[in-house]
Amino acid sequence: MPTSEVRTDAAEAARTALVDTRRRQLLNAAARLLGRAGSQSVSMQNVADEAGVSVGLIYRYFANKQELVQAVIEDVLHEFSVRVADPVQDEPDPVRRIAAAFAGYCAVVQELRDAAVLAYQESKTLEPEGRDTVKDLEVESAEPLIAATREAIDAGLIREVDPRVFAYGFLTTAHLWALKHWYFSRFLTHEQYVAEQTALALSAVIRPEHRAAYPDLLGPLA
Amino acid sequence: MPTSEVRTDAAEAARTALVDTRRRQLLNAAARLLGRAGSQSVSMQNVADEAGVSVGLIYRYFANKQELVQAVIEDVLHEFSVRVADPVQDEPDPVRRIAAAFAGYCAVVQELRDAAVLAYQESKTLEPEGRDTVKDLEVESAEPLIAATREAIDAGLIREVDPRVFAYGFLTTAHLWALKHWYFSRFLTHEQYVAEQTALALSAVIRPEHRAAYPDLLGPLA
Amino acid sequence: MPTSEVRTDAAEAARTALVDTRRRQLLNAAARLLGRAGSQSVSMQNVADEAGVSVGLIYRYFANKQELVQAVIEDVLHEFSVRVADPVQDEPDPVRRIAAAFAGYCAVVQELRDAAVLAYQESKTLEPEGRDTVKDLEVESAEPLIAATREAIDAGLIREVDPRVFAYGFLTTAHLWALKHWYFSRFLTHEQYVAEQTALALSAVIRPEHRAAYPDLLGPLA
Amino acid sequence: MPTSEVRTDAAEAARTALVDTRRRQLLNAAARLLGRAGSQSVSMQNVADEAGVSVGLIYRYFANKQELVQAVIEDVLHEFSVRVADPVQDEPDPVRRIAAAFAGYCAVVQELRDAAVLAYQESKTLEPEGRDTVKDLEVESAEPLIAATREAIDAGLIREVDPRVFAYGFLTTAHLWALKHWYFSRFLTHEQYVAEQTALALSAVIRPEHRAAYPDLLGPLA
DNA sequence: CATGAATGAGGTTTCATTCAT
DNA sequence: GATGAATGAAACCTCATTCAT
Repeated sequence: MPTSEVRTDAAEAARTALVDTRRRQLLNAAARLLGRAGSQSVSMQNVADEAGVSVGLIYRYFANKQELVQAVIEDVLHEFSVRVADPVQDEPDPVRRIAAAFAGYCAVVQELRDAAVLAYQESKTLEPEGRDTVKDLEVESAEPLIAATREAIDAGLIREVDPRVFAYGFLTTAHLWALKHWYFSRFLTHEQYVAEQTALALSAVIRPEHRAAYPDLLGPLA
Repeated sequence: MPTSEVRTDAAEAARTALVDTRRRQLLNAAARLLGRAGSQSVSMQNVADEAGVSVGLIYRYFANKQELVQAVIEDVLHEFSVRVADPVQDEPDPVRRIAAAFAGYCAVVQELRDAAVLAYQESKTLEPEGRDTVKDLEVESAEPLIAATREAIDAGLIREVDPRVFAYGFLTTAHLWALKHWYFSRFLTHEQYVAEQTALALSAVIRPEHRAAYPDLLGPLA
Repeated sequence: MPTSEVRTDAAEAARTALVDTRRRQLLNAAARLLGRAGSQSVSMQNVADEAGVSVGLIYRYFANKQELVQAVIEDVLHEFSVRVADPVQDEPDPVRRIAAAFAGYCAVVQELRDAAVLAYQESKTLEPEGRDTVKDLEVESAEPLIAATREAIDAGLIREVDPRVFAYGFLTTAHLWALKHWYFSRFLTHEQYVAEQTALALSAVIRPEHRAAYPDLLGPLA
Repeated sequence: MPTSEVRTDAAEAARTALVDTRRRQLLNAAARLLGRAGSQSVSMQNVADEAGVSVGLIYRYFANKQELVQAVIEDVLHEFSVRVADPVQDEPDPVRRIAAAFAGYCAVVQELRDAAVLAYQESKTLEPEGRDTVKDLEVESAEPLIAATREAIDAGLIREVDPRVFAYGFLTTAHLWALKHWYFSRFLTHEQYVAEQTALALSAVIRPEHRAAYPDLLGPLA
């Protein structure tokens, strides 16, 4: 009787889908709270309310609060990894790849706004084990930018800087918008901010003989 | 009877001194805890134990926990202001003033390590009012660097960047060490890190015709 | 149409059989859990898992947890009643009937070990009504031993003790093994324990002139 | 200035006294609850209410619920040890020492009624470590009775039984009153119960030639 | 001024019970 | 009949805050 089997499979699939939906619903609710008022405000009751479910239900999807917070952070970092790696694929010029990676990072920061930064700061509160996972994910998300930088150096397009120092410092300026947009937004839009930081960072490293090739990226610093 | 007055004055002075001593003792204890075990560990009982006093006593010097945390943060930010403004005084060259301000900032970050990061993360948990004070202090602590940048632009030493974007971004790389020293310390000492970031930031803005004047600051990027 | 009736009867019978099977399956699962990990471990979820069914299903067979626990206890006590009454049937000598009843009781204790102890401890948690049922079952399970004692007295084989005090005290020593086997098993097997307690209890009551008839029961006390 | 020292000492003493008072107050409240409605009813809130203090205060005296329950049990067992050892001191005749120890045990059971039994049954719920401590205390409390039994054997007053089996079984009949007084009190007072059990137990072991020496203990079985 | 015992609201977690499928 | 996702009351525990001494 295939009907029975099919029905079972369908039920199985439905269950899996539900589990995913619920997890996402809860992660989003938690991220929203983190962004809105900081980690202090993330009580299980608040998460439940924000997600529109009961407290008890959270524990069917996350063993405890620790695990929920950890999952939120990993979720955000995963988003970074994907969104940075993606636009980098199609770009043949390593320098433009650097700019594209940074732009991708900035876009996620802008989109997830406070949640991104806070989830990321929250890592201090995790258990050592979870902290290590987060660190790995973080290093991983910086990889595309580091790789592009390395290739740009090898191609003789930019000076011989430490790719890791350059890339990490650059990425931090992406976070900076989220952290201090109360300040920058007084006199800059996010687009202007991204352009200025891109110009600054690239201006620091592009060799004089190649500056002319990137007037769009260097802007007034060209 | 002047004696009485004198005695009163002396008593008054003694009281003021005691208040200051106590406040400092408590702020230091709290900062020590933050640095040692993260913001989670800052309970009033823990602060009292660390300071060697009773819980009740804290409430004679701070109205509540909120105010104590606020004071710790302001204390750290004040330290930044002082330590950045100080070395800048004696330096006539605006470019070197930029480097000196950054170095001052980095020194405080290194010295207060976790307290700096945490004070700065914790700001989300403050009341709106206190948050504004913190923002003001933060802007204030960046002032010397912004001013030096503006003067370097005016003197035609560096390109026409937005001084606030440049300065803030630069200062963020100082914090970056505290946030990610688990990563950078794998391959850099703090001194090397400061030198690399200084070289990167200045290299971005110094006009080609003045690069030769700062081989010590630009290092391999000169 | 008798077919219909027959079919209905058959269905009825099948339903009844299923109900019994399910109840037994659940009672056994609960008893197994009690024995394995103590009363703390008996949650409805655990019972369901142990029985290989869903939580919801339990509620089709027991109105609530209370009733399930009550049923487990009654089940164990019923086992006692049966197993004590059984060996007593065939034994013509009242003194040997006493020994046989005790041995039966001890055998159940040994077999159900923790379940026996726990069922009996748990009675405090029952509703007054349920507690009364349990008490009745308990008194009932002691009946054969009390009766045998009374007959032994009437036959002049043992002294004039209160049969209820003697019988109950004797039965308690059966439980004692379950409660304290961590102690007794250091120096006795269960068989030796049963023999020693039998000898002690009978030695207390058998009249001097009949002691010689029971060397096997009195052992070294003969 | 001795005054200061004295005052400090006095304060110290007062604090110690308070700690003891509080612990006792809480232990008594918990024991009362245990006795009244079983371990299920012992919630920290209930204990606090019963003791007339707040929940939080309990945690200044006991690290967690586990520790409180453990302390209650140890407290009761300690009471047993003391009360059994005490009357045994003055009695020169080993047989009478046995009776005295049993009477002491019965008196504690009667006094602490349900709490005694339940605290003692509750040991199943403890952590392995705590359970071992309880076992040690339990064995210890049986020691005086075991010792007296051993001496009675050596003096040729009673038969050669295993003192541990005899003593433990005998003590269990003391508990039996608490466990089943709903049954026994239908036809016996506690005094009669103690007398009957004493007579039964001693009758089992006293050698025929010495029975005449203890008409008061053997009663109708003499 | 200084102490620390005491409070109780609030946070995390568990689990008996219900009900849509 | 059977399932298990969902609920929410209640348990344990923490900690900012107060107040008698």
